[in-house]
Amino acid sequence: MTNNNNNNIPVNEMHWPLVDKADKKKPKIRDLPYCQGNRKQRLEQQRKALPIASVEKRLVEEVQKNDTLIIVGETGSGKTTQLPQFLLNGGFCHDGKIIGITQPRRVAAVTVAKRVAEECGVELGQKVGYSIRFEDVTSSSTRIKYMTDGLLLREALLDPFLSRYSVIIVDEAHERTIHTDVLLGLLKNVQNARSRSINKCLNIENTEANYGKLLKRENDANCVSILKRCQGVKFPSLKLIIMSASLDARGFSEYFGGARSVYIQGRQFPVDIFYTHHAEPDYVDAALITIFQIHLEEGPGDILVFLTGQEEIESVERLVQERLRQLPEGSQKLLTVPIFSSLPSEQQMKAFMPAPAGFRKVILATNIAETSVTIPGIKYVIDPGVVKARTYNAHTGIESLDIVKTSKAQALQRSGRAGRERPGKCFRLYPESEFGQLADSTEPEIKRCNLSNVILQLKALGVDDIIGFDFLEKPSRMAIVKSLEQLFLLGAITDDSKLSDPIGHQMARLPLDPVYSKALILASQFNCLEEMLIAVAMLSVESIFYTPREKLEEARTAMKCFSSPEGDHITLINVYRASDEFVEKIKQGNDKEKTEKKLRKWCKENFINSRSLRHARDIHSQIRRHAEQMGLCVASCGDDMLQFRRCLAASFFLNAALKQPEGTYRALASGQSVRIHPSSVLFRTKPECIIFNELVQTNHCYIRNITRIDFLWLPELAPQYYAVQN
DNA sequence: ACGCGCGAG
Repeated sequence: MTNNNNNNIPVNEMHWPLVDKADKKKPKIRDLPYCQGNRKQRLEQQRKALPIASVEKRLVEEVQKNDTLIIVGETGSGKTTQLPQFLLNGGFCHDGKIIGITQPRRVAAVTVAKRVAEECGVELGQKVGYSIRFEDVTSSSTRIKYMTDGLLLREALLDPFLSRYSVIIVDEAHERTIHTDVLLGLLKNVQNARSRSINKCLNIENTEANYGKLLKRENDANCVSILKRCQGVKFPSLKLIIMSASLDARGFSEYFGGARSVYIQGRQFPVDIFYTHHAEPDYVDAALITIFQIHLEEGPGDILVFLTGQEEIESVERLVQERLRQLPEGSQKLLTVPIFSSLPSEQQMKAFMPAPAGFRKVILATNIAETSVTIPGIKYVIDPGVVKARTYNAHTGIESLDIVKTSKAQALQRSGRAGRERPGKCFRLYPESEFGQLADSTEPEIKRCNLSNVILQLKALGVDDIIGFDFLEKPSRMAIVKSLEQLFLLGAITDDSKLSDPIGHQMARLPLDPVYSKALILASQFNCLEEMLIAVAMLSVESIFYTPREKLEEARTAMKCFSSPEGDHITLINVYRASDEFVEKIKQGNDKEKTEKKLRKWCKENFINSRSLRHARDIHSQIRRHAEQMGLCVASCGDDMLQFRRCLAASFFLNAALKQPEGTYRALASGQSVRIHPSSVLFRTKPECIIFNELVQTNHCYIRNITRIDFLWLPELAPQYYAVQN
């Protein structure tokens, strides 16, 4: 292995650095403030020691001078917790305005808000609060509000000028999630509109009256383009701050018309990077060798290995244990801990527990450990340089998960996981020359997925020309056209590409994939909305059934109790109803917490993923509320499941498939040959005609979540699509 | 006879 410390991707010139990079000293653990006294004093000491603390005044001045500011802040700079407090103290919340900070993940919004509330010495939900789906911990006195980026997008549907906010900070913008990208485009529009409104309208006294008018329009579902109608209304300008951890701020700066960018140093310990001499033909084997090399030759400290998926993690776990048995007894103190998102939470927790005395912990993780969770105690990172990534083919409409090479930025993020608490080492299982050939950053999500949902939301915000919309990076024309076509076939947009009334507006209001929103609207006409609300909630979460490898047969038997000969949709409804009956039965005599605990036990006995079921139950109550507010008729079809299946056919007609003589299926819309996924209850029965909800490409093209229908229902219930073809 | 990286509303 060769050692090379030069692990930085090229640094672009900033307009000026707030703290000169050359002055940057890497602090050691003993440099951290010695903490004494009560918790409040400790917090204050920690705050003052953050790199950002010394530039508070200059940062506030920058925000005053510039409407848009790009802040490049390295890990550990304290930007996420401190900047909002600086701005609050700097007077940015006068007349009740709010500072909003968006995060790509719910857990980050919650934990950061808790921390800041504590630092401010206030109760969470008062001056400092957070808002995420299903949980709004804010009040009329909230001035600093942390939230998910997706939630702010939803908020914009109700308040298109985001009039309650004086400042919006988009954090972790370098991650380029689809929500961040859409939000940036929207914020750019809102900022322009708000500063235009100032120039147009000098009559400041009118503000409150106009705001009242706007609020009245919130409930007006027929309002086609609030943004357009409200032009001329006076709003104070909107300050926009884009925070990114990637060193290249140029893209953001150019997008916002040459916005000023500043740099804040971080606090990260140095990480030595090692590369292999030659390309490794088998990265799993190379990872195994490296694990043992570290274990036998390096000092204490835990190891984090990045792998691509559950199956790979489980096989590496077995291989480590196998090789461990061949070592002399004194060297066997190595503990393997897997972590990936579908692992039940109590097992995920094991990755955070310290290893028993004398043991070294080796964590086998997917890229959940890259950003979503931070595991303490990591000193060594093993990075094979690959990741499982979603790709979307706009021509076929097929999504697949492929193992691809990481980007440079991703490799840097992974190695950084070794330097959180002290200097660390990162072993990249490829030669240094290969690093140079990696893409600088990962392709933004907006270029890798189906855009129907995003387009529906933009249309609801009054953006009619999607192809002409000013995206930070434009998705392909084909991807846009494909999604427009899908929205048209669902009746969400008219043939001149405007949001349809009322269907399109109703669909945009529901926090669901457009096909599922359409299914709810149709279900109210078919008198089976009760059933469809459950089906759609269950389809919106992944992996309801949990099948551990060692208890495969038991899990199969458990699933049979719920299965319906008609297909997976009714099976999912059966699971939901069984859980509901169980909750109703135990609710008396148990408090909420105890009920939850007993439900989790029930899930375990029935091989159901309790986190997924909990999520589905939350979604169900939310969309039920929406449906009622929209005036949809929430009725049940009772035992008449024929009615429900007809409604499925009417909703998911674009995903119909017919059996072929060989036993495979032909998807009617694309003509593609597909197979029923073995996890479907219809895997053996193979009915003549089916509808499905998911098409996944692995070794074959598999369809999942399937229900049997009658072929003749298609021209009857979806004549707009099938009458012409047949 | 399969196996799904991570997120969000």
